Amino acid sequence: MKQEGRKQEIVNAAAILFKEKGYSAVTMRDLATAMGIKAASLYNHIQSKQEILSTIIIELAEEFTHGMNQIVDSDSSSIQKLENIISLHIDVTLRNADGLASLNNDWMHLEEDNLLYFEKMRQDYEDNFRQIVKKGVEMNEIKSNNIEIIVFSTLSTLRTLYLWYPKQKNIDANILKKDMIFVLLQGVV
Amino acid sequence: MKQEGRKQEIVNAAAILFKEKGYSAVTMRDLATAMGIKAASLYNHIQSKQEILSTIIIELAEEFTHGMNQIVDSDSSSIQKLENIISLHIDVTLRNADGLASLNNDWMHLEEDNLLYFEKMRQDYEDNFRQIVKKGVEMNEIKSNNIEIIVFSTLSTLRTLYLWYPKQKNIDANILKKDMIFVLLQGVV
DNA sequence: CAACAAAACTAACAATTGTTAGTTTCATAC
DNA sequence: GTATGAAACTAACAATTGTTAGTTTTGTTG
Repeated sequence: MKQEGRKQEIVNAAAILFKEKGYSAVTMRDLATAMGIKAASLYNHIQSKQEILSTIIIELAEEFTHGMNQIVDSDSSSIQKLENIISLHIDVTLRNADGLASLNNDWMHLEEDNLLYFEKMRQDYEDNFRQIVKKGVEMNEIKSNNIEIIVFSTLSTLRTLYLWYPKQKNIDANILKKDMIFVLLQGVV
Repeated sequence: MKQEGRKQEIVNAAAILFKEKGYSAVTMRDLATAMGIKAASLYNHIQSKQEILSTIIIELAEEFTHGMNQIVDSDSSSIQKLENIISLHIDVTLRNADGLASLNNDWMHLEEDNLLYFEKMRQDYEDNFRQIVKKGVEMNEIKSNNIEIIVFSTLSTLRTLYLWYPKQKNIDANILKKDMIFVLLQGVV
């Protein structure tokens, strides 16, 4: 709790600011002010502004990747897998809604290595998603004319959860999951 | 065609750059390079960087507001109105996908007056949307447990169209409308 | 060709950016 | 009470930012 404490505090504060104005518009002085210290003092805990961004994004992306891999490897039905994906998104969103803003809007400001790493994870994630839907259609679990639109509209909604969820007060995670599954899969099943 | 020609070219080029890196990360020198001129030369045609952003966003927001007002004032059924909203989003997206990136991601960088104006338009738009769904539920046209989730998930998908549509090749607007209406309303009706 | 306006240019500005170097503060351990 | 390490500070840097002023180029019109 104290080990990585100060760095994590900075990263958390940064995530909030990045969510409000975006990575590029937030200065190290803004961040320092939010932390109640001077800009130079931040560098006792972090290496660079870029490191803050990559810490936020890569950690989250790996969380999604790991969750998706578990779902893919399971032998659930396609519908069950889609439900688990929805559940995964809700879990991650409730745990770190601020960070998801950076993942969604500021990933392009990652530098070379992390950018490539992130883009690969995102591509794989989408491919896995698409494969699950495709399999579901083949197995007659999912009825659909247009797989691409299903994938796109579902992912759009899940990715935007981070904006919507904080505006709902005291919403229970399990009720939210049930409702989201109902709305997103009703037109599909 | 020539009057506002050069300014519109700049605005269009800016919209593409803003889409790629966001408003704050695009410099006037970036924009000038994209136009094949020097940064200072831009100011023969525009007043400020901020003016470019507000031109892009306010124009689009008014387009949505106008379209929504027409739909609200019509005496169509609730379902018909939802279909018209979907159609509106697709029309605007096909016409100006680049600008929609700024509207979605950089509206918070508008300054005071335009910011308030934009926020009001967005709020009204959402309220109108919500009212239409609510009315549909009351009239038993729409079956739903959770109006908020319907509004949120539908709007999320429509707002993200600008990212998805350019990746589909040669997609016909009318086919897209039909498919989107099918996917978005199937679970609702 | 002369005149004129549109649109480009060069040069520079004041402010802000991320970051570094070197120093001071302060609590804890010996 | 002195030593240690973490974490703050002051001061400054080189680069980049949006923008302005003043000048030159370009193309069209009489």
